[in-house]
Amino acid sequence: MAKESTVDQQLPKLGIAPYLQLMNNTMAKGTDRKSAQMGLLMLWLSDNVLDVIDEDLSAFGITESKLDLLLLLLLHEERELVTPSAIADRLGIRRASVTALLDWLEKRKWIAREQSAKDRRMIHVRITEEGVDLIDNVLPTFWATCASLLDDLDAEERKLFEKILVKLNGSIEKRLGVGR
Amino acid sequence: MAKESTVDQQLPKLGIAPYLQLMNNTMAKGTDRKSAQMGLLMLWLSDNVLDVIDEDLSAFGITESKLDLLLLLLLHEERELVTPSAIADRLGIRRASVTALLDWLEKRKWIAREQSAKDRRMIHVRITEEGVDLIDNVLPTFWATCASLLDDLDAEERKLFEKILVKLNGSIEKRLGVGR
DNA sequence: GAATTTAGTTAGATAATCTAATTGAATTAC
DNA sequence: GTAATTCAATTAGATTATCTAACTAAATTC
Repeated sequence: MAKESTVDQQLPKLGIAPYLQLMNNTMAKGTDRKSAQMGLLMLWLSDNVLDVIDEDLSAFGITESKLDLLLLLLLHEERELVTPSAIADRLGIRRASVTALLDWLEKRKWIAREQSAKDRRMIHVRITEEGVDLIDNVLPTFWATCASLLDDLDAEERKLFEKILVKLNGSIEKRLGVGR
Repeated sequence: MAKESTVDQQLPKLGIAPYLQLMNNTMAKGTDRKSAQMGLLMLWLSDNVLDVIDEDLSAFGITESKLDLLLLLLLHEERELVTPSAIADRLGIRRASVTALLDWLEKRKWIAREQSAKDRRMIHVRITEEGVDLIDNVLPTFWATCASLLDDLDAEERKLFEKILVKLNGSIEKRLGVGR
């Protein structure tokens, strides 16, 4: 039966062991084995975290980066001049990329562009009422999904993890020169 | 001066506080506040981890997903029949997407395709010597970059974090039905 | 007032994914 | 033992998120 031969040729899950084996053969002298191992796990976990969040958001027809931008606009709503340049700067992407994101969000009426009166080269970007409605719709499940990432940790572990998480995120933000 | 007005319109980094504020207003009843907060931090950290790794790998002209595929092939090198279908299954993507990845890797001579003699619909995919060379080149820095993610943690924190990391990755893999 | 700088967009590219259709080979069902 | 079906891989065509380079219009500098 073809179905079974398909199962037959399935690639077995090897687990982390062969990766560690490979690591021992390919690691530079100065690298700490345990740290590299944990870093690899962090990378895998990170991939998986993004997948979980993507999956959650896809039900709302939006992606993480776009939600991110909408939240940015919401949290800077009172600022009178939020420009594509400032957004690009903040998100660490090019202005041209911001133009594309804004085109997409504008088409769905979740943001609006208005030309600045002071300097007519500049554009003020703001979230619309519909955009706020979307966010109000998305966030309850979004927070629940975020929380669910920690479901398997007990109270003690959560407490320990919190400190570590803040530290790790702080140092990586410094390293990349980013931050929200 | 224009330069200064650009600085002027820069969006300030707000930190996590306004996100938590927003969370309080938009969270569903049953969601645990602290967990949601930590989940959000995990998401941010995950984004940053992928950025760090991407940056590291870009020096070698390869991306995480392609390295991932090459490692998969390396670790299954002795298997006589590694097909695009099996790869797709394992990576959780479509066969068509695997075709595209393989085209790219084959063009650079890092993998080779050979038709199966037994079933001529099937293709055996293997990593080439050049592919192994690439990996040997990439891995030393790759491991160092992985390890560097934990640079700021002290010995005690690392020990605690390891247990948590294994647990978190285990549960998220189960949830997504993936794994290596 | 001419040259330069700046903001935003457009054009065109690449990567990583998808779905739907196609091709060729193997299997199944009369 | 052929006809219909299934299966593996690819192709065609689309989307999202990014990039660089070129362009346009406005503001600033000299």
